[in-house]
Amino acid sequence: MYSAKMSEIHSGSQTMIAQPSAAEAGRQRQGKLWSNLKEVCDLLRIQVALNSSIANEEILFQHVQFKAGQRIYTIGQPFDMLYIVNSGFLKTVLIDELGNEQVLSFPMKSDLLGVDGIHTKCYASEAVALSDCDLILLPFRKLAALSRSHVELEHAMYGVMSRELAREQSMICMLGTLSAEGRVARFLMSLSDKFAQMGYSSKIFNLRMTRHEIGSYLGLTLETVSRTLSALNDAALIGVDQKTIELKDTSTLRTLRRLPTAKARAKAAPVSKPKVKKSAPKYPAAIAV
Amino acid sequence: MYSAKMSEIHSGSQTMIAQPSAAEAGRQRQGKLWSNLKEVCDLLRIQVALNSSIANEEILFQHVQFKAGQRIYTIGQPFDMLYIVNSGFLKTVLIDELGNEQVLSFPMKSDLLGVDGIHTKCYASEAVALSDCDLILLPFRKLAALSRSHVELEHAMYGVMSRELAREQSMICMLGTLSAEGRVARFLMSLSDKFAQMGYSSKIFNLRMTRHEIGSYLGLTLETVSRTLSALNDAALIGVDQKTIELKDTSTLRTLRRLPTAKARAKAAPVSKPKVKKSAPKYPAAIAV
DNA sequence: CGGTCCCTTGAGAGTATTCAACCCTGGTGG
DNA sequence: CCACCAGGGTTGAATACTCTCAAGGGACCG
Repeated sequence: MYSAKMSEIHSGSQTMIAQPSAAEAGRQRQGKLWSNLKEVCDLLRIQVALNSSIANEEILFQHVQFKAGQRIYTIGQPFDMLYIVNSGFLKTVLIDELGNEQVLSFPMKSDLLGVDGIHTKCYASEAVALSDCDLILLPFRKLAALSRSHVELEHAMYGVMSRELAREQSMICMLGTLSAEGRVARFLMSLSDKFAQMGYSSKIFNLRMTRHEIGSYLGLTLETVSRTLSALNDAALIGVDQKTIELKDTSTLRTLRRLPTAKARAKAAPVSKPKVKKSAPKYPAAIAV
Repeated sequence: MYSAKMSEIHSGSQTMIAQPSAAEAGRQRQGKLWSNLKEVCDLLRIQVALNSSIANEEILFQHVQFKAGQRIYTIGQPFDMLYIVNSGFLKTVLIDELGNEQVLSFPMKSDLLGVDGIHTKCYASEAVALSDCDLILLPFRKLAALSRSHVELEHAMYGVMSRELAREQSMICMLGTLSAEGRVARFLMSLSDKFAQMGYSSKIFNLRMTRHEIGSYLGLTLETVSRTLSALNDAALIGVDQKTIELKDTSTLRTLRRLPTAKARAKAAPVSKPKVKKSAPKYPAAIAV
């Protein structure tokens, strides 16, 4: 576990300044960076018109760095800050009554953290860095105030929260209806999409989280995740080597419901080499839709 | 199915008026009612200070009635409206690639509908009335505009969305970690809490949805739901008679993880009457925490 | 009063979990 | 430099759970 490393929790302090000249001088000073509102909007993929008042907004937002294993915030901690991921990989977890954790998401670049704290004024989940991270601090009250003078920002705030809501809905749908294979396949495809969006390879990438964390996220045990990855590997849909994943048949993965059982495979290919073939047949290699 | 009844979809038209005198006269006219902003806030359980500008806001929101089986909105339909449930029972569902529906929630009095449509400008789910309903129409753009002049309202909007987000998180946690018995028990308790909040009995109530819908909501089949209700009944934790549920041991239900198997029960009580006893023993009647 | 839903219950099959053994890798300290 | 250890990962066997398929009962409605 991260117990030894997880002691440091970020505490507020000064996070925003209104004097751009002083701030500009402070860029990069002692490892800190500052972003203006336009940069924040770009990161959140909010369309900002060229002549928008947002482009001229001078307020700056502070960056903060976290090392792998550090907690960004904790359940029950007073809420006052949202975070945008500028770089790095994290997880958010819910701790239920008896200590066991449920992973809720794996935020990465351009994701927003902390939204669940707004209504109770305390964070409802916990965020932990899986790798070294660079986050931008968004003091919520200031942001809400800004959104009053920048209508686009107001709409963007609602949009980002609504998007997160829709994401959780599809998560619920997945947990409610899909088998282990379907869940793992979709998980890999969602990672692939995210990496593509960030400009990385969508075909080969590294998992930043453990099998245990994936299992928690998908409602499976770590053994089942491991077995399922092996099965997808045997079906030639992916290549697996520890944390490295290569996607070989994304169209099948995207709609996979379940793999045929060993019995069904044996029946469909009665006498053939027991090893996987170069080009996997569409049927009965996988059952989609 | 509701296919015969589900043809009518509400279409926008006029929903808000700014002349209270005319509106007042229109109350109850042709079955329609109007609510002012204060009433809407009360319904959403938003604290409004007595001297707040909200109390004096004259804008009125229209009510609309739906009959059991009617759809309020559909997936993909252009979004422009949020709805608050004033009375009645509904379900929201997601239809996945191949037609099978996943129930996402069972909204009832004071719940907000349609939030998932904000970011794509189209509804991401579908809402269906399970009983006759009275809903209040909240045109989103007008509401957002209002929230610029009433800071409390702005905060409430964020709060309501954040609350919904937290609800979905705990839903994900439940689907990811709990057994069928745990899921059904929590489902019943959440209904109980909701009924208590609405001023109805929290001990005895009617299920407004079918076993199939409950199963879809909880990620179970209808047979499993039925069997689980029977098992909770046999364990004397609840009483079941078709749609009528009586909660008999809420403290156990609230933290239930799983019921002992028939085998374990037989071992713990080797020779005793096979029927349930009046006061169920705490152990081995249920395993909590 | 026949049909359609909805609900219950049983039997059997299929999936995921549990428990356990073992391997691999990276880091640490002798 | 190497031995050792802990955490992460893989795999097997047995078990437990949930689903599927099937049959039958009851309520509501035209």
